[in-house]
Amino acid sequence: MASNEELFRKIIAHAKEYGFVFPSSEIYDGLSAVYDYGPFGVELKNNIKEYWWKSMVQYHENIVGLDAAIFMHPAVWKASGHVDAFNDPMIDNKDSKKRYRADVLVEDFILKLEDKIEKEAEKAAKRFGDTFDGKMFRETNPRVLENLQKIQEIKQRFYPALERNDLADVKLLIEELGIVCPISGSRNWTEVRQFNLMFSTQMGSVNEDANTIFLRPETAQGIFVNFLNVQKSARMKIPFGIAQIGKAFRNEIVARQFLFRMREFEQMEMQYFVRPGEEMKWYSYWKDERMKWHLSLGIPAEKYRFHDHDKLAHYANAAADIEFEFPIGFKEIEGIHSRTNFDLGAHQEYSGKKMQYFDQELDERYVPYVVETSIGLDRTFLAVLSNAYREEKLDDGSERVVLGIPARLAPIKVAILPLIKKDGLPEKARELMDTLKYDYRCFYEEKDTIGRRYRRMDALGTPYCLTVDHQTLKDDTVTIRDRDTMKQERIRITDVSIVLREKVAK
RNA sequence: GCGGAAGUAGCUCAUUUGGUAGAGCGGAAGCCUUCCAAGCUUCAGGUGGCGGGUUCGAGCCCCGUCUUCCGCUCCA
Repeated sequence: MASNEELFRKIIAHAKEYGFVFPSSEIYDGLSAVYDYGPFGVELKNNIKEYWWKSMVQYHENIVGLDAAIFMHPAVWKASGHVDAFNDPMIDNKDSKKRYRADVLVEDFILKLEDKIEKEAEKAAKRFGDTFDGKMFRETNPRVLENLQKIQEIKQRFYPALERNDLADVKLLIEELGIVCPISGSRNWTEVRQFNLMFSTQMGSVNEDANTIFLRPETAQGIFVNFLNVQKSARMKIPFGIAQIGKAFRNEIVARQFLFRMREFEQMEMQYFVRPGEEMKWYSYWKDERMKWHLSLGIPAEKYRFHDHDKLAHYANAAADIEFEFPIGFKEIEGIHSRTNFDLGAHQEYSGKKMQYFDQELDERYVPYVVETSIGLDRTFLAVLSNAYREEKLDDGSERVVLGIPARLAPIKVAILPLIKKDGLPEKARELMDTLKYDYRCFYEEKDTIGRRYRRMDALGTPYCLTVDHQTLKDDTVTIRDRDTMKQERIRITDVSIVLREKVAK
């Protein structure tokens, strides 16, 4: 385990050193759980996006794209359940796995105490009959006084604690009061957490007109609210899918896991709309499809596994994660969820618009069911990067650091290197560069010895290096060097483009 | 969130008990050039995380603060 953490640290350092990923706002000490993609990182990220988009949209006639705005009407998040589920101080009981609002637990406890006082008074009233003075009793009875004082103490502590968001004190109070879970009867509580999962901001330049709106915590809702627009304008027939790549934002409580858990992240999602009753068929279809996609990246199968959910979110009737073995262990990289008709149904209810589809074959109108595939772009980036990173000891005793990034995803596809910086080799190399740069992301480099330049390209994950030497001037051939095997072969300049196309597509 | 450790050049680190900062690697320019790091020359780059205190004098001592890392906690 220790060596894996070491590895993770090395990958993070390498990512920074070689221009893949920088901590956000680093010169101001950074911004926690936010990262920037550097010159080579953005290339890799774009390549992953492009590959996903092609796999989903271009290769499926019945899947179309969408790019919905990050800002959406606040009602969207009401309908989706995000507002209610994530805005209160919550606490979980570890035994019953039940989640409670912490403020409700305490207030219920206060009610119980008040109840006790009531009962005490009732009993006394019976005992004393007509001579009973309720007011006097409450002012003098020791047990009543004790409870009253307790209520007073709780209130004086509880409300200020809520006011200043002192969740630790709220938990302490719950523990000190000995509040138990009504289901498990245990006092085994988690920390109290404020579930303001969503970031908010103001829309409207004048303050008084300002409306609080949220930065979307998932891209899916942009698809759901456009369901009718897309279905009608693109004349889609069920089953069909809508795909989208975009940023989403979550106020994570604990981040600290590099790209794995960021406050601002990017999702690649596809919502597949199906007939009610057929959702399980499509759910298992997409589970298979998505796993195949991951394996097509050339990453070994043993790095992946499925994790089926037993506990389901409020909107799902089946859910599985595809997990990847990061250096920090197996973690979710993609989720495949059968979301039922929950979302479209909720939007239909809240908006009053019919979110329905008329199925001509069935001669029936219905709210479609949805199967979602949702993959974390940043997590995929991290998976590719951590799978690619390796340190090698070579036969001659030297070492090298290589990023074995699949060629089709590599930031730089090919480096063009004159063997030495004179005898007209740079000029010849430039010529070659000019013929290739429209089709491939190229990198030209003439400084330092050829060996050092190869190593630099290895560290960037550049799969191929073309070297222009003296023989090139004579017969128009160059050597092409393979990053992984370090082997070279000599090919004709006129064949370079074809050879590259074949290799890069692999 | 709690506890521990650390913050000196792009990176890795050094600076013996406080006396106004160095190395290797990397980078840039040039030389040489035999296709797989470590040949030669030159150069750039640090208000020692930030703020305050003690002292004639602080990177080194004290306090505060921020950030990072590790552990625990937590994790749609």
